Amino acid sequence: MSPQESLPISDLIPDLKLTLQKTSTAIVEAPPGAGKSTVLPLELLNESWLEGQKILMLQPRRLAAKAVAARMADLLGEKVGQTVGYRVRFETQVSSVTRIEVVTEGILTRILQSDPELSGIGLIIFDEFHERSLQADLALALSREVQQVLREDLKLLIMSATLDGEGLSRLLDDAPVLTSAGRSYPVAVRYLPRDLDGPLPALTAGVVSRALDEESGDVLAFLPGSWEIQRTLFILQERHPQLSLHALYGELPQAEQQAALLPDPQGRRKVVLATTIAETSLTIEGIRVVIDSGYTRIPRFDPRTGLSRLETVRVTLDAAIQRAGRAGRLGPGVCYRMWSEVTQNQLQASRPPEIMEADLAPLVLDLAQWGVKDPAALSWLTLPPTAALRQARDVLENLRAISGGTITPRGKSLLKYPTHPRLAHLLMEGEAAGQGALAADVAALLEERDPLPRDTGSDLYMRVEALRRWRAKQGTEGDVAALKRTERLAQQWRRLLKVPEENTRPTHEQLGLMLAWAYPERVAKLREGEHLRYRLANGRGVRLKEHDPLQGEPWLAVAHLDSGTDEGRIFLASILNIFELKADFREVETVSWDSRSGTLVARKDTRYLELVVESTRISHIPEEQRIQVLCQALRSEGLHLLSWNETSLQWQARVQSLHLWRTSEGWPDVSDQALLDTLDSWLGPFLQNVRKRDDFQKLDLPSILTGLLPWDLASRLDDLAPPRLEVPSGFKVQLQYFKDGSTPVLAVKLQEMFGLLDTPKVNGGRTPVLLHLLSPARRPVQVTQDLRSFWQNTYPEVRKELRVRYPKHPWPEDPWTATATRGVKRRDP
DNA sequence: CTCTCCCT
Repeated sequence: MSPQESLPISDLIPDLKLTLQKTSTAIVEAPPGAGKSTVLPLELLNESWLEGQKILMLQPRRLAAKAVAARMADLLGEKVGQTVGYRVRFETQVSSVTRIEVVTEGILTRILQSDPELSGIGLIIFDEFHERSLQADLALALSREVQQVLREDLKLLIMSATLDGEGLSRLLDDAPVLTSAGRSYPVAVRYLPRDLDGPLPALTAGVVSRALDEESGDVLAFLPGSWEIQRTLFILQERHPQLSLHALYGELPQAEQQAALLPDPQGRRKVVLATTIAETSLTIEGIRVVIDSGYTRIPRFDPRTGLSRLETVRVTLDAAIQRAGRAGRLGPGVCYRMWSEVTQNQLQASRPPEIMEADLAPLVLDLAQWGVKDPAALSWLTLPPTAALRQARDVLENLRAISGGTITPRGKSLLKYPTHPRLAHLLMEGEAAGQGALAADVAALLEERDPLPRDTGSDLYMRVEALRRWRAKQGTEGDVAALKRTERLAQQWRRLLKVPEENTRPTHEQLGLMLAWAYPERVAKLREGEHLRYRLANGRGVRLKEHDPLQGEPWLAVAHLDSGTDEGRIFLASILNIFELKADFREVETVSWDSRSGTLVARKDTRYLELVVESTRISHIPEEQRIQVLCQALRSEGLHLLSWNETSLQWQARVQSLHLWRTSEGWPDVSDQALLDTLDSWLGPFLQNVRKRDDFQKLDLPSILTGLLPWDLASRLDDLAPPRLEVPSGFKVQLQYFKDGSTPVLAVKLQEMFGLLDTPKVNGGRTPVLLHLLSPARRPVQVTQDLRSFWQNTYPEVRKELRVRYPKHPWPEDPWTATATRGVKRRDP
């Protein structure tokens, strides 16, 4: 029996009918090709529990939604729009007798928002749920709440192709799982003995050649992106000129995509190099051999910047299975996996659900409309991550769509435009400004693929011009398929806004303003002295590619950019007249320290978010602010701006030592850090006349520091931590204190200490100083804290050596009774 | 080497 004649899903139908009669939520697990999408809805249509209500079936793709509806209608011998209809954005085929509506995922959210009771709907089927799209996750969360709160009779059926029905069931309060077999043919998998290393195109081309040699039939190879596809194509063209070779990826013009899907008209052997587009979205006729390079490109949304960037990563296990399955649609097939069995065992099971990695601004706006401030109030399969939620709220607050987490009237209006809130904002503002036709063109261009080749530069103006010239039949620049798609979308926006098409030339400034409506935080200002580098209104750095036509423009409104590690790159932008955004300007007076000139600068800035539009110098500076800024300058440049000398440094070390030694007496902490932390209070009052760096040096630091000590402590300072000590020679010798409280050092010539028995002490007699005993030439002879022991044990040895080297100096055998001296031997009288 | 793939 051929697979086309049997539908494995049929075996499961009686069971499913019974299950849905008893429970409100069920899971059907069936691999692709089981026939579930068309057979199940029709089978369930006349169940008594449905009470004549409608079935909604969700599909992740528009194309699939229409195709599934068409197949079902066909099975009933009807046209689409009778019993079976569909709804996708801007396109509806339903009538008053329609019982099954196939809808794309975003549509369900809209239906729920407009009628939370889902009147007249008895069952919602989530098809391809294993894809875990953001929209499907949201729709399920909302539907479950409806089921729990408003509609206990509402049934949910989740259909999934993957193996983890059990996990899904746990998350859905142990909903029953029904499993069906697929109808695909076996695919033999061949692994490499070990992982290869090197550029992917050359490796893939090698495996393609090998497969052509070993196997018969057409070949489909999966590569991460268009660059690798083009490189591989180039290599294979040289090597196999007789083959029918095709690339297949989303950006390719329609005709080339079609050629890749159909069998070669001349009957040649076909090799198709494709991206993930061939995993689920497009099916290629007659493939028997699949080659999986093992890599795929995915977007990573960075919540810090609100931007996403593409990364090339290893395929996940479920994608690898899906890819291999593409070889078994017509008969037994073969799949070459370009990795080893060791790597196979380390593959991740599946990609994280989209909700983990996506821009959540649309979701947050939908939740706000639903009346939910905190997403945790709903039950999710995967809770949306907090960093992305925060970023989404920022964006929506910027668009004034929410305020304090609650939806505003403006936010409610945005939801009337079926698109991302940013583009909705553009359309709404454009409409209000009487520029609806242009807003429609710009919104369409922003959403569709770029019609111009990538070396055109980043100016949006050229895209608008290309679209309008093509529409007015005045010329064709760029990809016609992309222009067609864009125009179709623009037309739908015009219909919604009720405006006629316009083909005149817009001004650059109009375009800039429109982009700023959609991306207010991506207004960019050229950096001083640069022609490619800009700063965004949110503070990030971005740059144009070399030779971009927009280079040197003082202001840009940026639409698309990537989040590079350091500087993002601008892909699409427009010239902007920043004064068009006057309503959002703020005036800010700033006093700052210019560390280059070492002066105080006061300015009045006109700002747009973080960017300075205009800046004028002002002369008057409020005293309090000036002192604050001076203190900040000291913090950033350091205490050395002040006129520290030996005396003040030693004062600091002495007081700090006492602070550390005598903790109970209230000696203040005068470490550098503590001084910096308390600048405003101890130094502030002395800064009246400071305007520039040199003025700091003129301050009388020693007397300012003295003010830090309360009177009673000040009077004890010289006693407890004397700056100098008198030694037996009669001289006063400087003591060296340390900020970390280590033992103060008395560096003194050995001979000046004759006659002294014990080590001198400071700190009220508690701390013997550390003696650095010096030779007559001031070379260190000994370091000790115990003078008595030195005289007894070490001095005799030292003496022997020193009397030879310094014979003119006295080296008495008995240092205790000798007279201390600084000079040479006194001549005997 | 910007450009995987979708969706209201």
